[in-house]
Amino acid sequence: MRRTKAFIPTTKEAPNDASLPSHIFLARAGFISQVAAGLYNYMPLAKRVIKKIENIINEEMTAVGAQEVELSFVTPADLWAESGRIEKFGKELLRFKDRKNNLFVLGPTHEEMMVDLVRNRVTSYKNLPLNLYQIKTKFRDEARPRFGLMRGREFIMKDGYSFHATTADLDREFDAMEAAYKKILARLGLDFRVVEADSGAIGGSGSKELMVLADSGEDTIAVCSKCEYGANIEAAKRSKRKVIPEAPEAEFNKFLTPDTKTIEALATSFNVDPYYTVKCIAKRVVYEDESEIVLFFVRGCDNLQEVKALNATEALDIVDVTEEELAEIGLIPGFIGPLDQDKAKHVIDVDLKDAANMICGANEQDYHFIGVDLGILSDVAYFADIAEVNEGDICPHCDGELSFTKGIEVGHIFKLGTTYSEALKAEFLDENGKAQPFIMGTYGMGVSRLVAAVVEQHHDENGCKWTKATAPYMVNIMISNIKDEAQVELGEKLYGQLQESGVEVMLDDRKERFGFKMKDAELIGFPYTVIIGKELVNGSVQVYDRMTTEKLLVPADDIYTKIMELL
RNA sequence: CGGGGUGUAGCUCAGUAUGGUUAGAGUACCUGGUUUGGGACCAGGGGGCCGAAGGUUCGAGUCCUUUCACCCCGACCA
Repeated sequence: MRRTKAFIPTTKEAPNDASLPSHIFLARAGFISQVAAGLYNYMPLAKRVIKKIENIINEEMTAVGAQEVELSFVTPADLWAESGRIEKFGKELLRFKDRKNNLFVLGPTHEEMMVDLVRNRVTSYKNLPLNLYQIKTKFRDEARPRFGLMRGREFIMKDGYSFHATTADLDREFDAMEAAYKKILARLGLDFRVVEADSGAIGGSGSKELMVLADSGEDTIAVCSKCEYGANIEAAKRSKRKVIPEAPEAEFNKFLTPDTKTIEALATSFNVDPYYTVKCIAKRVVYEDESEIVLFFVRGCDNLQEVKALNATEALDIVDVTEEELAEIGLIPGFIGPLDQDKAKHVIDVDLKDAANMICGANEQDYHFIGVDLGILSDVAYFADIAEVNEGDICPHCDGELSFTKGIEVGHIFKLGTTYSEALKAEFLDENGKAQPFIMGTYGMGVSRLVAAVVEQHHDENGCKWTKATAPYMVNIMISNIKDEAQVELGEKLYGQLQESGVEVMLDDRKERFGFKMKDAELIGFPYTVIIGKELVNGSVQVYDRMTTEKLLVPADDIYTKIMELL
């Protein structure tokens, strides 16, 4: 492609609404343009990157036996009613009616559609397993789209669905998909981590997220310093502490503790480690038809992890409660303790089971209990893992320490089980001629988000640094002075040679100055830029490596060979 | 969905407190010339329903009302 003919509108300044590097550079370098909140046009460069990612996904999916399909983007609302997700998704579903007044939904994900496609067509265990996928635009009317391609309302996703006769077979496929996804991300040149995730409201028995490591990631993940363990903080587990602070010695007693409403104040006034205090977080948990106040207890040194809390209560939502609401049931914030089980529902963190020498609220204004042995609750109370892991906590699988890092969720694989096949009555006949719901898995990968993730992980202050697998063009030939015939001649020759060799090459033949074209090359982020300029009089050209930002001096006669080597 | 902010040229923004010739700059774009190793310079030029609708006024980018859009923080997010 000749730069003079290419539609690549680069700009010196970023749109004022962009904050993330990927957003700024993709906009400035002429990859994307915003249409409305969370809606973007892909210009030629972006389209090329997307195709490359899609090709790699297609190759790896084919390699593991998945088959590509393409389902209608417009989906009948009836299907969403059948699965019950028309309520669950709520306003995220963009709904509209056709001329016959039928209600439709723009597909945000396609479990229902895929199950509908397969049910009554695959009816025997002999035809299982089956793995179907598509790469397609999705639409979710998100409350707050942001960060450019990272969280758009319209986005491109690879979504795959597998159908099995047994859970063992699902487990096998799940592992195969994890391996395939890892291969895809490795081929794209990304530094990533597979982490355990919350399987949450969707249900199912397991889920993993593929996280591209980048400071700007929206997710916090806990990773082990020694082993492969990694988990989204929403699902991260830990071992019992190995180093335990010295326990305070005290008989069970009630103590006057005026104005001691925080863990910090409590720990200070008794001179104990917060480890020996009990923190109460009162929340209102919301169910489908009702809601109630639930008291969550964790150690003073821990915090409540709301997603875990949600799972422990099997609630739809958790919201804050006011002091007035607590007062109505006789609870005083700052002095709430777990010993009265009758005032409200309790959920106590597993780390508090059998905890001794504890200090906790006495459920009485200005009083705390000391020397509490929570062992007395071990048979009557409800314990669950509800605490958020802290940096420095012990890995659940080895003796390494957990540390936090930020990740961009680019893939999510799920063992769905029979949630959708039961809801949509999608069944097959097993060996005994008995009808069974399909056991399903679902595997998503955010293609447009990957475009952003590559830039988030690979950029500098001057622009994008595409990996070899994702670059829109591998080589940019920059003719420094278009009026210099020797430079033009060599540029044209190399351009022709590379094109013949099938290299994706851009020829910057614009009548611009060196600095302008160089800045542009860095902004767009071609892996290699051949600079044909002032060194040519000495018989040399330079190769600028975008990833390392080093310039390599190469004899002009060897440049074609050198480039072919580098690729 | 709560809280905050911003809408003026393709882009980045002045101008709005205190209404008053023909609405500005930089950049980008077009023409000509000079320049040619890090987003050059000179000269000329095209480009605006000042987000939209209503109102106040002799007069509105500026004041009032309504509304729409976009951004940020939070809640939410297979």
